[in-house]
Amino acid sequence: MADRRIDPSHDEITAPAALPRPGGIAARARAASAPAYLEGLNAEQRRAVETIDGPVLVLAGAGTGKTRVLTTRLAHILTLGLARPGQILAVTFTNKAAREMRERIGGLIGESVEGMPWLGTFHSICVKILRRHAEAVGLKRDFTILDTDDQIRLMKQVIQAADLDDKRWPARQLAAYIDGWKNRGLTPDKVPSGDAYAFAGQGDELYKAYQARLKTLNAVDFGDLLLEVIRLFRENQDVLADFQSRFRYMLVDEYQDTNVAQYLWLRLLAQRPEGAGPPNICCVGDDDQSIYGWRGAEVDNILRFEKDFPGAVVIRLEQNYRSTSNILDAASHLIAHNEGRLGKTLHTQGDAGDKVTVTCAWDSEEEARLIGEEIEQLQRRGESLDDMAILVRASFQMREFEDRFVTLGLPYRVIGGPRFYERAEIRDAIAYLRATLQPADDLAFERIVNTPRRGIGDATVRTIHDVARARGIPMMQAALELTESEELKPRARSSLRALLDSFARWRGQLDALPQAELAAIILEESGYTEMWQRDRSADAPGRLENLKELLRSMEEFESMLGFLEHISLVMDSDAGGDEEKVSLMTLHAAKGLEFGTVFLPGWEEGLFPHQRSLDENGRAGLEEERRLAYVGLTRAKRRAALFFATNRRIHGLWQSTASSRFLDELPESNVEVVDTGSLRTSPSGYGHSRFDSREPFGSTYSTPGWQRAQRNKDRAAVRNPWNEPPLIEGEVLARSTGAESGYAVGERVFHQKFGYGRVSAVDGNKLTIAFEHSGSKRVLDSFVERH
DNA sequence: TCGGTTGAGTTTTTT
DNA sequence: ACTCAACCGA
Repeated sequence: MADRRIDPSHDEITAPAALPRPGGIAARARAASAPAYLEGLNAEQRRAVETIDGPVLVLAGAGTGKTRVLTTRLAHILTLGLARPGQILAVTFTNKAAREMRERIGGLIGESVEGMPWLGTFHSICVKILRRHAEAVGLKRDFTILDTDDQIRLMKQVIQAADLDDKRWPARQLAAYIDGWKNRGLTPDKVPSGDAYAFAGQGDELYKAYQARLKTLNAVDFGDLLLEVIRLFRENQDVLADFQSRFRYMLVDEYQDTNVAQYLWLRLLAQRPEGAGPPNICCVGDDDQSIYGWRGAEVDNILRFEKDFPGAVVIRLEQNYRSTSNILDAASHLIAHNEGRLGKTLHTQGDAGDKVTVTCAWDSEEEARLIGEEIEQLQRRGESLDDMAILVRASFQMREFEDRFVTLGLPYRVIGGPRFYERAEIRDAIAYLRATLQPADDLAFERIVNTPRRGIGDATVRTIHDVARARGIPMMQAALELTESEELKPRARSSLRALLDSFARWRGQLDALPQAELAAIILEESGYTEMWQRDRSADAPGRLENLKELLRSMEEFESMLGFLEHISLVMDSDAGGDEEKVSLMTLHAAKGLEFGTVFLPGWEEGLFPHQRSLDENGRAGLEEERRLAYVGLTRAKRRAALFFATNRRIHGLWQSTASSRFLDELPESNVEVVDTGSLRTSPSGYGHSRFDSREPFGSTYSTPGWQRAQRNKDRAAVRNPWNEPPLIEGEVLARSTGAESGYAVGERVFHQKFGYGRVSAVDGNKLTIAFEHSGSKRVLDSFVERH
């Protein structure tokens, strides 16, 4: 990869006014008076900030000050007056990142520049564009955005309408397919035939039907936000041209996480007419931290950047400011096992620090105990709990730690997990608001029509539904007409009548009352609040609390509509107390964070790397797991402690496990295998039993996992073939990918576990098979036979 | 309308 | 093994 060095005259081109030649007194004067925000940047960072013309790819390794560079770059463009805030497109992946960037830019250039309107997530920017041009893609301006839950309910209806058994063909699965297609930018007519065949042989038909339903509901799902804007751009050159010229500078964060649809979206915006010069697009990312392939991210986008944007300048940020060299070297050595990297060599000027530790535990319980003890020890030494984190591969691992911490009385916080707006009570409340504001919102209406119970059962709902479908009117209107006929039972009829009256009344108050006040009235009068007040279950008080929080956060918005808009895209719960706590989260959730001490439990084959990742994606899956390991290690500033257990309960069964191959891939000079004996003598008093009782049979060090770890200390040791870790299925897959299977699409096959089915797609030796009784699955060809 | 039973799924998760 | 959702019977 050839870095194109910066042209020395570059500064002059981009600076607002012509400046004297570099090297002279004036240049020195200019350097001295360089804006304060440039101070303290290293050479590469500064280059990344100042190279503002043309395509730039910034490869920002872990801990190299990426966010700082990004925000400084934006501040720089604004300060030089090269663009007004409204002419800069800055895309992030999460709302959190967008918020952070906004705050930091504000901090750099003062409050003088008002917020940038086009700084946000792909999705929020798309909403903004779509609201302006909704009609052009067949939507009304006030279209609703469905979340995953709505999507699945809608798909269920579509599946049922197609006369399919929604048991055998679960809506969730269809949702996954459609999501995948949308991630790849595929509209129903573009779905490849193999894929289309996948879901009961009518994947594309159902996709089409689903899209049609969305249009009649005046709704879009998350994927559509991107796709509809792409369609808008493609079909309306003038609209596209307008945005192309508007965005003089484009900036994309976490470029390694973009999917095909997002890529297409960017490509459209970055297109420049013949002879107009290259676009000023800057993509920032780290191919080594691409960990979202499973949800459609294409690392390829970043690997291909220079091809997509000829003449691109590639800048590598390799100076790490976060970790000690032991941690950094361990991580670098590990990630070097991946192929197809752009390649970076991180270095640090910091101390060597402690070595990365590897500890073997007998089982997951002991693992949690050891980590708990170590945390307490650090705490006694005066380290803050806020500066410690446990990063797990899968969320089920968290429970063991939570149990342990509760026992110890150790305060902890779980990061991630279900979001605020995903909770049932919040979604119900929002459904009430949506139904009030948008009478045509069938999904919202259906959700709360019988919540709380008001005697409008399934039968009634189905009647309403049928009438609405038959006449092509919204359900609420259908319901209204039904209450005026004799079709419904008196009881259902009267309570439906009452509900509709209420909605009409609330709607009448929309302009008269502040939204939060009206919302409170709606929740009160509908009996929703009362429902939870009467609920005697343990979580009812919490739910009421959440509802209050919802009302509180509503006050900050101009209107109810504005609030609904916000909540469908944003709304994350940042409920953090001020007490010091240990953080507990998945490795995925940890990206972008850093901690003094990081505990990484569960480094075992099958768990990490995860079996399913290997099974489904072979070598690519393994590499993504390895990147995940890399992300985990590089979160640590001073200490990284790895653990593996020789026994773990998986789906209820105790299994003995082999230590992760990733442990073998660490450089021995930076790793220390910990003698658990020293930890055992700590006066904890808890849960020694299992460990101690095993003592007479020999120490922990006789376990296979431990011995394996020991052998790693001496890499010269010859491994007996029978001592190799058990061959993992995915490994075979990884090795043999590329070998064509002898099967063809459409062939009928038999599988031991899933029965009969038809091959719907062939990918090397991986087959996608639509089974007659178990839906569609991906399996290895060796597991099926022709029939 | 509730509650017990049955069955399916059990990696990662944003928007 | 365990959880959670959907379903069926009282």
